Amino acid sequence: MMKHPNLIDQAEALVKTHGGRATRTRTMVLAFLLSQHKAMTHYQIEHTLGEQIKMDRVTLYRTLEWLTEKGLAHKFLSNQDRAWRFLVNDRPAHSHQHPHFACTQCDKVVCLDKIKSTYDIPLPEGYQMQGLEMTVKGLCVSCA
Amino acid sequence: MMKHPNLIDQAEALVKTHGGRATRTRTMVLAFLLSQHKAMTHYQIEHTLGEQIKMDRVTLYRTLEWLTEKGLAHKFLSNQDRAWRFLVNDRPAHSHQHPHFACTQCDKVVCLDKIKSTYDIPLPEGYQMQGLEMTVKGLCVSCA
DNA sequence: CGAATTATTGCAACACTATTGCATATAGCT
DNA sequence: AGCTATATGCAATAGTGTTGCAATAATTCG
Repeated sequence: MMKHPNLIDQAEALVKTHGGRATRTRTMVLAFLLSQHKAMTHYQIEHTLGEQIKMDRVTLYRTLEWLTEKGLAHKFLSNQDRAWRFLVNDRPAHSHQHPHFACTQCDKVVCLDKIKSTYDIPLPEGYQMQGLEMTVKGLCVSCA
Repeated sequence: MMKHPNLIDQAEALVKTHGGRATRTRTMVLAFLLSQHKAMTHYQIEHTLGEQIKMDRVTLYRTLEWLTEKGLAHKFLSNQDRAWRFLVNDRPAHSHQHPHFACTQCDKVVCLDKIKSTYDIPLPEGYQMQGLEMTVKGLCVSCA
């Protein structure tokens, strides 16, 4: 979990092409997020990645904020706790309007592909829809 | 906004039929939620209702927790801030599985009716769906 | 009604997550 | 190698919610 040097190179390149300095924390956090296929909280990142490299709490907060600003990751709140969860934006121009899947057993959160079908959402008279947030709850393949 | 004595009577009755003591804070908070047609945060309740009756912060937290436990209200997190929002359960046996609408202009949140149609949600192999959380973003009738 | 019982409250302290200010360090440039 | 803007580290602070416990008050019972 972080032993792929290619991920680190990839992360460093991504940081630079987004106008940032490829510092160790920034590069390693992005590489770590790239290596994960689930949403991670600040706490989780601090305690797993933090075993390998020393990081300041605040720097990690700012790093995650930076990644989000630059569109390299996105964040959201689950209804479980009140901690932001961060997911790397794999696909180019990752849509901010896509559903998430949250495992009720292991709390893993992953992105789902955009849904094609249209929805029959009955809005009150005069309301206008701009977007949709959606989280599917259930069991992931490991917990099913 | 809180001048309907019938709402207070209704709230008091609801509290009692749910096995609780009809204390002033509990009755007034429930009556207040009943008078609102939108989700309210602890902060909002404390500062609006708090102008009329004195309330302890913690008591309000516990009151909201109690209302939620008893099924008189439900709570959720929006992706805006990290504060729980509370909505009274108007309809009997109000489903916990229903969409919300959040106005991007005035931050008002209301419940939407359950959606009838089925969804074409492509889950990864082996994943099992248990439920669905959904928030429609847009403009409410006052802001459109 | 008045005392007994037990649910609620109020206060103080604490916990968790996140943010701000500012001096110091460092990446990238020339 | 030196410059300079960017990024970091530390300390302090903020926002939201929780816990422990003694004091209070809503019901119940005699």
